[in-house]
Amino acid sequence: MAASTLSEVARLAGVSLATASRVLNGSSRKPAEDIADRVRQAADKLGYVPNAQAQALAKSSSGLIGLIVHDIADPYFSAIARGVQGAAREQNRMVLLASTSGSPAEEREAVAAFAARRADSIVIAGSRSARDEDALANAGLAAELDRYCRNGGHVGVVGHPVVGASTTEGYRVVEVPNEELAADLARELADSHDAGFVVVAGPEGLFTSDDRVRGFQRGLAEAGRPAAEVIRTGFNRAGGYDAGLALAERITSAKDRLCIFAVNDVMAIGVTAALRSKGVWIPRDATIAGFDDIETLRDFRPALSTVFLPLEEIGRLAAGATEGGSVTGSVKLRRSTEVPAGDPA
Amino acid sequence: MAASTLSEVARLAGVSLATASRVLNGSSRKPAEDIADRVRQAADKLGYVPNAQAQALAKSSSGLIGLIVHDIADPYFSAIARGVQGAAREQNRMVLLASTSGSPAEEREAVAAFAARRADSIVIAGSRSARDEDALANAGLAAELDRYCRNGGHVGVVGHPVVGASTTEGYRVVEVPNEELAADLARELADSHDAGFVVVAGPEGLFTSDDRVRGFQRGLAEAGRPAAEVIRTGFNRAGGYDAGLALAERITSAKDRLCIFAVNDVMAIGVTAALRSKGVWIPRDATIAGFDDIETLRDFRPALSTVFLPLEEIGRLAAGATEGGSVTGSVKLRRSTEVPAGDPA
DNA sequence: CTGTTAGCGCATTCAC
DNA sequence: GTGAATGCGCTAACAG
Repeated sequence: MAASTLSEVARLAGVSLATASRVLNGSSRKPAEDIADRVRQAADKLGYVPNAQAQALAKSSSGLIGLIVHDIADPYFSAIARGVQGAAREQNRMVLLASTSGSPAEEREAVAAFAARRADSIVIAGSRSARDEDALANAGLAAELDRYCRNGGHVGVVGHPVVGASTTEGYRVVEVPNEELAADLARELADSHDAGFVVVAGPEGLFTSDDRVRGFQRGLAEAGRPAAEVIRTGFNRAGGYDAGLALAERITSAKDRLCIFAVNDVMAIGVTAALRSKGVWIPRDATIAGFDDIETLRDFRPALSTVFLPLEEIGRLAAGATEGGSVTGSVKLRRSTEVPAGDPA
Repeated sequence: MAASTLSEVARLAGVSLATASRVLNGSSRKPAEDIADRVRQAADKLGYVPNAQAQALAKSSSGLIGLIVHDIADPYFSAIARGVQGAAREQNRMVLLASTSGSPAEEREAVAAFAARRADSIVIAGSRSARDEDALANAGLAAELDRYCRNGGHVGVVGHPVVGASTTEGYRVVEVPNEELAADLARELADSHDAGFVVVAGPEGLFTSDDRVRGFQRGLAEAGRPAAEVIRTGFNRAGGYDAGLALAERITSAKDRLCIFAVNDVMAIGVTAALRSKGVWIPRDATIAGFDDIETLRDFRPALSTVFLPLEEIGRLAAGATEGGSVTGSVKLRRSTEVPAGDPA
């Protein structure tokens, strides 16, 4: 990566390095217009591209913002990524991407890598987990983040404070009211459903999943309904599919009418696909709701009831677009939870 | 972003800077084990994180790979991004992300920014355009890329060579057989359809779109069919929706049976949604096929006929995961193009 | 095997 | 207003 340097430009323009620097990169001191032109022309002629690394080193600020997601191809994360990217652009920064599959150990590595690159801030989009097996890695992650903050870094977390963080200094948490919204959803569903409820959740310990489950149960309780059974599975489409297969059997054999709450849209789609493969139709034989209101999934039929979350905005906030810290969502009841008329729902 | 430096570590460990460098960052020369331990302990105690900027400056290789997409939230791009990210991880690099909305001017800026950061390579995922209005910006983009390559950079392009590149040095093009695959699709559809064909395409000049249109027409011709009418619209869901509204009218009034080819899946979904809103059902009243085989859309019903493209692999290749340069796809006929039995298709 | 030295490309005090 | 000098944090030739 050899390119022409500032001193080459300076020499060609017949000025000093300092002067060239002043005209090419904004400085408070303003060189004369004629000399400035000479420098600009020289730069142009040499195809000068300032070395951001060197600049960063000299003024110790990299203009980088690190983003950590579980999987960039997951529409939930890519929507957040869009928001982060937008905020970065406004701040004249670039975003550094890391996908970690949700493993705290890999997240820790990513944080270290971002810190090494002296990222101005780091956004952690993925849900953290409190599983025992992750305890050690989580501690490592927290330590790495704390150190990063202590060195002046800013971190934006979506959803939950980082487990084990020893300080709040430098942290910005974008609170997502998962629990409240899930409770809202439960209450609204309770209004129209006499059926039993089942929750298809992610692995225990995943905060996002746990919050939504807790909220849903609370909502049911507030509506005077018994708690829903909870099925634990993978926090993705495949997990939903597996759960769907299990549920299909129950629905067809026991002819129970069930209202299913999958803790995210992608899982809900998986459940639906599995049910359909077994001849169980939504909303004829069972109803289902998801969470997130993923844009790409809105044309799905039957239209999926869900909870809208302003994902892009969440990304913007986590990236520090504005100081505000919390967002809100709203229940979207659609076709997938419409109990057929005249049915003993 | 103040953090402890190598020299602080060296001092605390009572060794020289060079020695500290050798033990902490891989070097061919190996210091003694006891001294190495001292250094590592000192580093650990100080929470030393190497400054990647400084390292990059010193050995002029940044370990960065730049990725340019139109919109990271578009599943097509996020799938490619996953591949790039994977390749980057294997190469021990990090990916820098830029979204440009497809504007060549913004792409040029992104390339400049990547060049400034001395990215080891740049991947351009978005389709380039040959519209007259973009000519100037395209020239600028080509110039920027050429310069980048001349300075030793590598660029990976998916689909098409960059318009106006003056050299092939440093370029790696991942050829996507859009035209051939679209022709395959057309031939297969011609087998089962007596109906007329309509193509819902992106704006003229967009290479990806144009190739698919051309291929489709060629396939029809080879099957002895008249050329399809082409509707130009936005290369996204909204564009598809608009086209769908127009088509709905024609389908319901003229009761023509139509087989629609939308040049990508997202557009196909838009078309389908519009048709549905007007009471036109797929595949009962019309049939439709897309392109890309987007993963998130596979559970869509009626299942969308499309052309599978190994997007993640494309990303890997463009990022230089391996030297191979071309990929292949395959036609996936599914429910959306199944002509109802006994119907005069 | 270890320490010294000289840059990498640039921003920024200082003198002039 | 402009130029010379210093340092950002680190790697890589060199000496020792």
